[in-house]
This record gives sequence, structure tokens and C-alpha cells, in this order.
Amino acid sequence: MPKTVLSEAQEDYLKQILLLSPSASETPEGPGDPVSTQGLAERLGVRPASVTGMLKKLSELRLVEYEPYRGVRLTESGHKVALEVLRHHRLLETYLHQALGYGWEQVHAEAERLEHHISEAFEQKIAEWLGHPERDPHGDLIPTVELALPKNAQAKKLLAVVAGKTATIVRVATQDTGSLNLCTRLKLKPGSVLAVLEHQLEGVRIQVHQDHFLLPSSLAELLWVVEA
Amino acid sequence: MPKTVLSEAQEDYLKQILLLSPSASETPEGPGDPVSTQGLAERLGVRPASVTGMLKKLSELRLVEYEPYRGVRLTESGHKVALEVLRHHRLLETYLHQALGYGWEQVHAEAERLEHHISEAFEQKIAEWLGHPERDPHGDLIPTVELALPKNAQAKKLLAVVAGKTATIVRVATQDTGSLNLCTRLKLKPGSVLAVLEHQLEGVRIQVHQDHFLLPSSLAELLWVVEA
DNA sequence: TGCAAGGTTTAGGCATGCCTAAAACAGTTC
DNA sequence: GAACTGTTTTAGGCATGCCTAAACCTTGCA
Ligand SMILES: [Mn+2]
Ligand SMILES: [Mn+2]
Ligand SMILES: [Mn+2]
Ligand SMILES: [Mn+2]
Repeated sequence: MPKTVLSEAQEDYLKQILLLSPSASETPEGPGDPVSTQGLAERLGVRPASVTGMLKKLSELRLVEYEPYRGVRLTESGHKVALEVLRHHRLLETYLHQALGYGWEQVHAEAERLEHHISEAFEQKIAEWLGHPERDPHGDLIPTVELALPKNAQAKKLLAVVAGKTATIVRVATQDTGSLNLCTRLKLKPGSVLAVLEHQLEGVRIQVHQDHFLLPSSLAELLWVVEA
Repeated sequence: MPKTVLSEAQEDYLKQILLLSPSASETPEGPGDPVSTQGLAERLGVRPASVTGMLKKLSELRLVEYEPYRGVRLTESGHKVALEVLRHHRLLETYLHQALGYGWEQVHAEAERLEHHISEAFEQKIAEWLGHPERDPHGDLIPTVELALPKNAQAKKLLAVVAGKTATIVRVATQDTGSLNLCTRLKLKPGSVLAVLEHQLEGVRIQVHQDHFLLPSSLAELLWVVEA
């Protein structure tokens, strides 16, 4: 056990290291690939110099392994903390959506703050109320109570689906309010079934329900699907 | 408008000034009686010197009127902020109790943190879900959306009820887990009807449901009732 | 009126977490 | 292998909010 309680900033750093480290967030085990100071600075909205300072502190707490100029990766205990925060975040998003009627474009901002301030009792209560959900409103996987992050088995990017195939959206990989609102209008959300008609330079022509249209690459990029 | 966003510490100071100022928390209007540095220090769990520092800052923000050696009182805008925080707190307690099944002895600690981190949208959602309740689980009055604190009309302390009378508990004035658990076991909660049998030195002999027993003054002190 | 006691403020410090500017480094390119 | 470029770290600062110790008021009681 490193420390009884970490600051909000420390928790956000750890969570962001997890999210930036593909092999740590996409697969369940292991410390993940090293993450750069600059990458963290951009995601956290602070300057690189501030990141360096925090990494030193987290390193002393044995929550990360930090090699100057080489990047950071989570230690075993840092990984646990990051998953705990991520679980709070995604459970909260799901609860706000299901229990309180928040739109899926609104949940992220509220969860981003609350994730640091709810107790384990609160986590437990909402997880039970929700029936221990697997995914949040955007289709992101929720770490389990045991802090295992299930893997996204057969999910692939929409752009990797060949024309003629049908697929079901499982994940919309953004928190951007504008994009999410657009997706809502186009009926593109987890569970939606679509047919890939044709790939073009500017995007993919698809059919959803009765509509068909050209989905710009910028949006198509965000969609993860499983083929029917 | 003093400032877009206040710190958690600032909000707690303002709320505590409100709660310590009888005429401000028991009656709806006015700035209330001045509150002492030491009183605040005790309630907030900090040293008096720290309080002095914060009062200077709040005074510059025009949230309080602070006269060195004389005490503080809330300004109009400080009063609004304090009521907003108090509304968050009491709505949260009520929601945790009703929607998530928290015991009334557990709600305070959770609400104490969350009150600073929920959005106005969240406040609105839970207020609606609850049907705009008047009181929290302890019987404390919840400030309205317009930030008016209703007054506790005919409520009086149990100790002021003469023997032979019957009364209904409207408020249990503590957040102490032990006392609240004890009250639970004795079936002393808002809504409970009791008969005052006899006043003694060590407390009051009362009857609740089928039981009658001597209620020690320390507990009796906490009970506010309306006579039947 | 004078003083002691208790409450309050000032002075000086510490930790956190952010910033800018400047120095140091790593990886690539000639 | 030296220079360039972009990244990262160091150095120095600022704001917040807490602390202790010491000086300072205010009061109430001789
Ligand atoms: Mn966060
Ligand atoms: Mn999400
Ligand atoms: Mn609080
Ligand atoms: Mn209460």
C-alpha cells in the first residue's frame, strides 16, 4: 500500500498514464508501454514541466517507474489505483445515464470530477443498482470489482470492415460533446446495426436503420464494431 | 457575482458560518449574528490562525464582513453561496438515503465531500427524483431552489415538552454515527411519535411505540418535536 | 484601575500543484 | 561526428491552505 489517499491530481495522472498506454488499457495484464511527458501534458492540460514534477513524486511513491527522458509506466500498485479510478469513472457515467437520465454526451464531465470523491460504498451501491454492467454509455469496458479490465475481444474499427458487411457498434471512442450529439442524430450508438456500403476517400458510405449516408472519416474513426 | 468558482475550503467556511450563526440558519433572512474565530476553528478542525487567514480572503471577495477581534458574518452573496452548499449537502443526504439505501448515520460523511463536486444539473436531477423534499433524513430543512431556508415553525426541543404530552419527532440534531445508531435502535427518528412520561435529573422518561425508558439528557438534547 | 486569562492575529514555514524561461538531452540528418 | 530539432528537465516563482510560536487585544475580576 503506497499511501492512504492520493490527491485528485495524482489520480488523474495515473489514470491518464493507463489510458495512454495501449498495451495496459487494451489488454488486462502488465505494466504497459512507456508514456511520454508531452503526451501526458497534452491530455492533462498542463505544461510538460509540471508533468516532470509530478512523475518524480509518483515515482517516489512507487506508483510509477520513471526514467528521465525515457517515459513512465505504471507499477503494479499504480496500475491498481488507475483501474480503481477508471472503474469509478465508468460506473458513474453509466449511473448518471441510466439512473438520472443524463445524455451520453453529458456524463463525462460530471464523472471526471466525481470519480475522485465517491467512497467505495458509493461505488458498490451504484454497481449493484446497475447490475454490475460491463460497459459504460460509450461502450468502454468497465474494470471489474477485482480490478480486471476485460478485453475487447473481437471489436475492430469500422474503417476495417469491408464493403458489403454488416456490423454492430460496440463503442464510440470519444468524449467530445459535439461528436456525440452528431452520433445521436445519426443513430450511431452502441447496439446500432449498420451496413457498410462503400469506402470512399472522404469516409464510408453506410446504412443505419433506413438511412444511408456518407460518414466522414473523422467520425468513422471513432466507431468500433463487431461484425454481424 | 464574487467569483466563478470557490474552493472546497472556502465553501466549507461559508457553510459553517451559516450553521454557527443561529439567526441566519434558524430564520430565513438577514446576515445573522457574528461568529467567532475559535468557533469556526473547532467546527472545521483547523487552528484559529488558519481561520483568520481565510476570513481575510473571504472578506476581500465580499463574501463575509470581517471585523478583527469582533467576528464574521455573511454578506448577502456569501449567504447565497452558503445556502447553495447546504442545499447540495441535504439533498445529497436525502438521495443517498432514499435512492441508494444508505443509513441515515452514513449519509453525512459522503455528502460532506460530494456537496462541493456536483453540478447544478446533478442537484436538479436528484431534487426531481426525490420530488423536491423539504427535509433531509435527520429532519433538517433543505434550502429551496430559490435558496430560501424555510423556518422550523412550531418545532421545540423535547426537553421543553411537559410531562403528559405527546409529540412527534421532526428532527434529530446530530451527525454523530454512534448517537444516530442508538436512536435507530430506540426507534427515535423523524416521524416517530412519543409520549413524555416524566422529567428526571438524568433525562426524560418517555414511551415510544410499546417501549418506555429513560432517555438520557445527552440524547434528549438532540430531539426536536412538534406537539401532537 | 490594573492585570491575568483567553481568544485572536501576525510572522514565518511547509506541502501541493501549477506556471515560464532557460538549460540539457536524444535522435535524426548531413 | 557535428549540428539541428524537438522533447524533457531544471530553476525560480506564485497561489492555496494548512501549521506553530509569539505578539497582541479584550474582558472580566480584583
Ligand atoms: Mn478526474
Ligand atoms: Mn466513457
Ligand atoms: Mn464539505
Ligand atoms: Mn442532515
